[in-house]
Amino acid sequence: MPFTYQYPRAALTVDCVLFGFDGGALKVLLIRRGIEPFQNHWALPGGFVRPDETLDAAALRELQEETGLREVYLEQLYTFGEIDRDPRERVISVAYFALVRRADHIPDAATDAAEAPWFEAEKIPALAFDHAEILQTALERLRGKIRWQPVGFELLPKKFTLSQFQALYEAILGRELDKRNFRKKLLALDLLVALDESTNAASRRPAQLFRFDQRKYQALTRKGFIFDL
Amino acid sequence: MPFTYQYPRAALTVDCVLFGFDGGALKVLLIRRGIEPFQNHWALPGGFVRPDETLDAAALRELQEETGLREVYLEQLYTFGEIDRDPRERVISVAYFALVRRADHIPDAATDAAEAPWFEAEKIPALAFDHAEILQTALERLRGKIRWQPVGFELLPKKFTLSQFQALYEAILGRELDKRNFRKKLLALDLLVALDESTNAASRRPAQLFRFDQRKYQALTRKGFIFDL
DNA sequence: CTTTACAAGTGTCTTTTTTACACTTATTTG
DNA sequence: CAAATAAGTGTAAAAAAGACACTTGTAAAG
Repeated sequence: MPFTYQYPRAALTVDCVLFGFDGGALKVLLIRRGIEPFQNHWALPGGFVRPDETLDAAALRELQEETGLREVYLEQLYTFGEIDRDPRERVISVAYFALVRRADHIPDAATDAAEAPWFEAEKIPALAFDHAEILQTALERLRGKIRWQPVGFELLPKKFTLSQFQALYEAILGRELDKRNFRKKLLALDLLVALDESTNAASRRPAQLFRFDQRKYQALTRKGFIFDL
Repeated sequence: MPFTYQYPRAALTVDCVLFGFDGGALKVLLIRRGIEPFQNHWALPGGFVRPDETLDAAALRELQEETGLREVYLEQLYTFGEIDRDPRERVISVAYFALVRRADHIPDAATDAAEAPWFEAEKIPALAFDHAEILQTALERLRGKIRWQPVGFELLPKKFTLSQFQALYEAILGRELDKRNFRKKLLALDLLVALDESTNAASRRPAQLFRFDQRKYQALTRKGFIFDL
């Protein structure tokens, strides 16, 4: 035990709130804890930050280790530092907010889906530590954020229909939106590119596919443009 | 040295970006560092988190110790965890964002103003560590925040004129606003109370004083109201 | 081949919000 | 009492938001 200090030091962890969307409801990925404390309880994926990695890198690594996911949108959420949030000792947790395109993701055989299942954001079981509070903070961030930043696209397939996009907004905001007004406003932003493809219909009219023009958005952002839906 | 761990542990600090407004420009309080590293450099007030205090409490304590200020608006900003941000060893800093009513504050004799002066937010000297980046983050937060939350009032005297309020917004947003439109929109929120007092004029027409109706705002907030200026 | 079921797609009018814009008023000082 | 200074005030035009219902294209069923 070679590392000694004059004063006690808190341990440092990252925890990730990973959101996904399956076409109908907003989902959150939880893992079942294998060890004490809170063994067998549901919890957010996360773990200790290593001495030689940044916080962002730790969050990314934990997500990969525990869920097999890469290519996620990741941003720092908030740091939770209540004194007794971990029964063992003082642990500071830097929480992260993550979004993933579930449709594009092929589940990793190495990751047991039973140990890392998706829960509806509205139907979350009891969670370990203060993870319920962290999740609540993340939900509020997501609801606020989709209105001012184009993060919704991180939850949809790269090619999507306007109806899918509207369903996503309705699921996150928790209220219905007018189809015509929503489309009008969205298309007026001029940030979607209509593709040459349509969905191959299942007993109904095929829908036009679009992609989000990330390059154009970034160019506009540099000129002070603010996305607003 | 009684505290030993199996792995090295990062030290944990808080740093505060404290904003004030003097009627003309947005200001930031800096301190001159008394010890190495960066001795004599300008830096944000801050220091180590004690084992038995929360992050919020640490930020509040540091502000009081280094600036003599109480009654500040305080919220967590972001956590900075780059590996080499402190040359001594790994230090994680939880940055805070603070607002104070400079006009209401009588400088504390115990705090030497020469060691904790206010700098214009647009004219900041070179700073220790990654404090320039922290300050930049805080400025962006403030600019975004005043539009959706009534935090501007935390920078003005409890009794203020509409012109003072407009000058504050112009200083923070960095652009001029139309007087009539600004007043119309602000008063339409119906969150200001006109007082029975006016400013005692200095060779000009006296101005009506107002206060912000915090109770009313909180009641509206619970019903889903969102402040928007 | 025709009908049915189903989601996709589309336009106008009304209301609300935002923006542009200039003179009068109250007070102190010289 | 004139000058200087910031406070205070309204209207009209433009833009954005909101309400609202029918037609279209496809696959499946009959």
